[in-house]
Amino acid sequence: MATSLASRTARSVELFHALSDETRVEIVEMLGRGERCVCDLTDALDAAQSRLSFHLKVLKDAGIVRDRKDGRWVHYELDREAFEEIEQLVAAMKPDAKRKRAEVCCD
Amino acid sequence: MATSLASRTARSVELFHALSDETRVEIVEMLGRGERCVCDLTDALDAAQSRLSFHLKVLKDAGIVRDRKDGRWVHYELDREAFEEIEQLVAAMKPDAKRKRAEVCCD
DNA sequence: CCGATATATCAAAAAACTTTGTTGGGAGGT
DNA sequence: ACCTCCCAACAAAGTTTTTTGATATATCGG
Repeated sequence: MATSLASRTARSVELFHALSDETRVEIVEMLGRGERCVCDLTDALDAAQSRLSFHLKVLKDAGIVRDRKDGRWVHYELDREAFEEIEQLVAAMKPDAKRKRAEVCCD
Repeated sequence: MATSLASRTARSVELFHALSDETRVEIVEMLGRGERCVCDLTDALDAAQSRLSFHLKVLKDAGIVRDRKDGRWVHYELDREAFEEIEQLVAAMKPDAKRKRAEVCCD
């Protein structure tokens, strides 16, 4: 799994961006309690349907949620793998281990 | 530490937003290898100084980096605690444990 | 087939964010 | 004192993201 630095950076940006909005974090919070249809989310978050749809798409494109069509409804749920990916990316960013002691610069 | 859901959401948004930009993730990546002054970052990232200064401020306001003045230079470094905070927030978002089985909605 | 419901998509407007160029302050060197 | 370098702050311009309102598609029930 030799991911290039550049693509890891791009993926980090995509995932963090998906979670950088209040409405989207609220959606994630709600879905953390179980699968929900869009109608439940619009009710609970008191948001216009097209607005929810927009945010769900951002989350879906980032791979954070998955949808499942069921008759007239579409149910969304969190994708566990995405969170594991985020955990890895954060762990890799943590000042730590790989840290070769900084040569002090600018002297 | 009974953090309210709302403030946890706000904090998540702040942290994730700080990490939702390519330049900022690159800064974090560089600082992961050790403390750096702004001049090193502008060189390495080939970015205008005022641009770097802007992004460093976003990271600093979010608590992700810390600065230290040293003569003419200002050195930045990562703040380990912020990453631990992010880890906790991500862990809390993960579909899991607390998950009361979803009553299927919309039937 | 018709009307109602659930959701996606699109375009225009609004809001937020980022870049760029400039100015100003502090620190060092001469 | 003066000049230069490092950096923060700010305003204007440029870019991206988000909201809103409208329209389109599919399903369900009668």
